[in-house]
Amino acid sequence: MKTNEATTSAPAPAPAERLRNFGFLMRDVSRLYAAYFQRHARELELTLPQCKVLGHLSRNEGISQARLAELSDTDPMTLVRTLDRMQQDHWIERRADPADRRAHRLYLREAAKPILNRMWKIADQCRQEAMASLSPEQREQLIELLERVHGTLSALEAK
Amino acid sequence: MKTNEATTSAPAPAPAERLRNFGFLMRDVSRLYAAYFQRHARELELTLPQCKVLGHLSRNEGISQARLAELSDTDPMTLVRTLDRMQQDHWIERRADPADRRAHRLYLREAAKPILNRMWKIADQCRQEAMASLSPEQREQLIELLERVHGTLSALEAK
DNA sequence: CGTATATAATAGCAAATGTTATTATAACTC
DNA sequence: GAGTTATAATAACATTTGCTATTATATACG
Repeated sequence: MKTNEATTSAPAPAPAERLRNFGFLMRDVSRLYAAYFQRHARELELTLPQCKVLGHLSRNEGISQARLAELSDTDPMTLVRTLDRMQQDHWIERRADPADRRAHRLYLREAAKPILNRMWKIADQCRQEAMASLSPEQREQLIELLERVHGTLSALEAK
Repeated sequence: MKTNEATTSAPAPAPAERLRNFGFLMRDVSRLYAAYFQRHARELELTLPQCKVLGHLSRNEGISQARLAELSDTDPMTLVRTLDRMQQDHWIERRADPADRRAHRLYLREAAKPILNRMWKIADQCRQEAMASLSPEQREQLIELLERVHGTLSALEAK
């Protein structure tokens, strides 16, 4: 393993290296994609975690924070802070749960609803740009494969 | 522990939703994978960014910080701090560049070399476990597709 | 040459995130 | 039904990361 290829700007990766960089590759794509989305979502005045919350909430109004944390795969404490901010910015509200005095039920406020459309529009566009070089079948494949890996990792995490 | 249960009020993910969640999916997989790796890498006493540095450095000893930042797709300021820590822990050293008095050249210290093998071993194992449900062709495909998206996003970022 | 601009590394502060502990309430057990 | 254990939400603190200068040196230009 002493191949020295200080050629130009991009090192030509050996097959073994390519495999080994899988984790870093995932991480880089994820980071780049998030950055690209945020660049376009700046006008919304929403961070990425806030968008995630909004998305889940729009399909599950009235859920508890604990359930939202589950759905969105977010640490409950992190979620508290995201929600604090969103409440303060009048995107959402917390109502007391009549059946469980510990819990809150989460609702979108009216102001959030028009934003949702714009958010999805931006998301759709970013995704299409990021996947511009993939055929429709390949896009489907990529998602499918990622979902499989996600499932495996979720199971491993639980142990 | 979250995706496919649709226990109570969660509707089955419509095809459009699946697409739309691409970004979040990427992010989740990346986070889960990183967490899984770190869990196994704890014995190395290395963080993930440190592992990344080590990997790149092992194939490119003598490069500058700026170049390493490029290679590893890391913010230069973030890299400084990672390197500070690694220097202090005796994994690497910074030597003055004789040709450019602003720059440092980075080298692994002897102590780091045996660690590298263990690191790759852990990485290989984690990757195999994460991809356990994929065929060899699918693994290759996944990497290929991610690389394509990475390329596209890198180009978009530059603009 | 000497001045303008770019680059390598870093400092210092603000924002985000992870970690552990705390409080209130619910659910379970004997 | 009294005491233990589990859960929802949060607070307080530590760590990490991102952002905006700052300094020293190198390169480009006229």
